[in-house]
Amino acid sequence: MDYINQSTEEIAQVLLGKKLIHKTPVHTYSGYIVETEAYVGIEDMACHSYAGRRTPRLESMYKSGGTIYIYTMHTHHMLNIVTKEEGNPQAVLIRAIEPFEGIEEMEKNRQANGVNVCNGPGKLTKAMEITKALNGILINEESLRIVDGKVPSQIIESPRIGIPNKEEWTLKPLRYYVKGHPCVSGMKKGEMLSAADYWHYG
DNA sequence: CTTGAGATGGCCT
DNA sequence: GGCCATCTCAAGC
Repeated sequence: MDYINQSTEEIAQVLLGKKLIHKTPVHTYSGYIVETEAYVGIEDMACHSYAGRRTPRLESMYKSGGTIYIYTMHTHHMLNIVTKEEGNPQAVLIRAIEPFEGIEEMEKNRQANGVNVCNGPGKLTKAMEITKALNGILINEESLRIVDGKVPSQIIESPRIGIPNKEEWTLKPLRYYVKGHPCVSGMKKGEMLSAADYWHYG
């Protein structure tokens, strides 16, 4: 997986269907990525690094593509993968996964069942016990990995979630998700498809 | 099932 | 002191 020589928008789409794995000393958690958002750097008014802003919290974003960037928001941890070369602060936010391994433990961590376990950025990090301890290290180097998984039948683009008052950036279609997948945040019942229809080859 | 308001805490100015 | 890349729950349809 190349996190440098593709645009952040391309990487956000390629990540859909990939398998996210987190191993703790006690448990192994994994799931397939079903929803992402691209944050494209210093021109992007919704991006933390907009206008070249650089603070200790953002330092990971300025590292090389493939670095893990985690920050907290209202007590929730947000998982991002940095893209592009060092010094070019762009990233992809992982917003939702389809749980695969460690499902019982995830349900216990979240005190929820079914699609409600991982259908939001703060939910999946809590379910998988992902914390800021991973901030700044490279993906696939330690306990957090991303490997090949499934292939979406169809990818839908939409505006990003929770980005008001950012002029044209509010409506830019930089959010991507697997069409009809029930684990996508805010998915309505009427838009859901069956597994054979949202993953290629079932 | 869908919608909206309120609760959160860390980070920046 | 203000600003959020959110979540949950209660009320309405």
